[in-house]
Amino acid sequence: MSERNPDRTRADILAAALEEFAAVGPAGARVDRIAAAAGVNKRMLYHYFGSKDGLFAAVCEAQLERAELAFFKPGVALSEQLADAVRVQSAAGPWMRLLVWAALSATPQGGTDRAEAWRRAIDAILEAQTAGELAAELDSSQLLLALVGLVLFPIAFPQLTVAITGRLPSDDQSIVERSGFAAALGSLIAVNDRQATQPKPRYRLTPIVTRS
Amino acid sequence: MSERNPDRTRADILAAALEEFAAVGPAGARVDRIAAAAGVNKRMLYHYFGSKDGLFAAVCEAQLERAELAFFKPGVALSEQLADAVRVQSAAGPWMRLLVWAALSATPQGGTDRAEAWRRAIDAILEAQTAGELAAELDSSQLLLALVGLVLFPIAFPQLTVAITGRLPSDDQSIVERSGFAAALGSLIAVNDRQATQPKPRYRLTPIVTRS
DNA sequence: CGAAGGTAACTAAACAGTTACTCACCGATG
DNA sequence: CATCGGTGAGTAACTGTTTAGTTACCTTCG
Repeated sequence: MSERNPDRTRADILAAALEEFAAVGPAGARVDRIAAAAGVNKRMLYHYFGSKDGLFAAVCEAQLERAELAFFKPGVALSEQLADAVRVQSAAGPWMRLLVWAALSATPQGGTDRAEAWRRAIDAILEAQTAGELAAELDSSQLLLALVGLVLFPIAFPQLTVAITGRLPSDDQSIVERSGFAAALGSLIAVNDRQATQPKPRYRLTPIVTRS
Repeated sequence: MSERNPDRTRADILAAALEEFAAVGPAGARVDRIAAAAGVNKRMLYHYFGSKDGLFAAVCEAQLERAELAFFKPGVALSEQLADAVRVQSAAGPWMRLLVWAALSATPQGGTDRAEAWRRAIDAILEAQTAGELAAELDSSQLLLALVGLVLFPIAFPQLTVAITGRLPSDDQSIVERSGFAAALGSLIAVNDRQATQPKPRYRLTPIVTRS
């Protein structure tokens, strides 16, 4: 019991804090509860992270580190990417809830450094659009926002997802359904999907000529 | 000052509580702060609502009451409905944040009674699909979930919206952009949009015949 | 006059953060 | 090569404040 292990202690605190923060948010989280769950003296928590807010920031940092969104690399079929994204994000555990708490708790920093990643994703979409692979009349940044929402919204709002679809987003069947739907929608948006991995019926966009 | 007015007092408390809860959530909210903002003695708050949780429930109830989502009535073009929904929800003030807090705070009741409204919306979509107005290969409940997400996601995650699009979702320009995008996407999903209200180029979905 | 509306001051618990201490490790010094 | 001392890891008990919820007491209307 009296073994010393700074790294282990730190990791234990972070793990317990992740659970606590994801479950009840920074305001609802109790420092004593985190310390107890980590099997660590509360003082250690302040030793390593300074304060409750510092701990929350550290947890967010650590989660953002390992949660590479990797949205929309060029050269891969959109429907495939979307289906993958649904699967990956659904399996990512409590980090999504953490992002929601962070978004609500209005920490102005942290979002800025990720802007570069989004910038790249938008560029990839623009590229695909000029190459004629994606519906060109859709605004590229709006499209990215919508696609991110498509993937994350059900995970962020499990209750709403249950109310509408009858299943929790963590449910295996729900993941199958959602990734399938995401792929189908991707096929609608992709004008000329590169790889026909989906056996679903696929469509092309043709202008409607209306008589005035 | 010493005028008596129970209804007024109740309303004042609810209004102040809405602000507070929307801003910092149920855990972060301070009863004293709500009472002070309402210009009311804290005791009155307990008189009318019993407890902090009771007050939160009452606020949510009241907001859900007046926030009729009215998603997807049959007979109106999808693109129009979506654009409207974006405008309405964006103008709806703090209620969306409240919904997010409520979703995170895992109050199992409250979601159940709204299930009927979602049921109707899904039926409307199904109807439109069998009538050949909406892409039939998309699962109806998944489609509803996605469309709700399309409207609400940017509002629920303002920071993310800023990072991707450069604008806050409450920004007038952002509302214009998002409603325009929603309409365009609606046109993609609607096989045969009824009313051509959008001056944007519009498209029909035609199957791609692939040579095997 | 009595029930509902309203007030001020109080309380018991919970909470973030601290104090004051011990213990183990490790490199430097005699 | 022992031992000394400093530093970082760890503990238990405490503190000052904040907070949800209460008590005991007025006031006004029907």
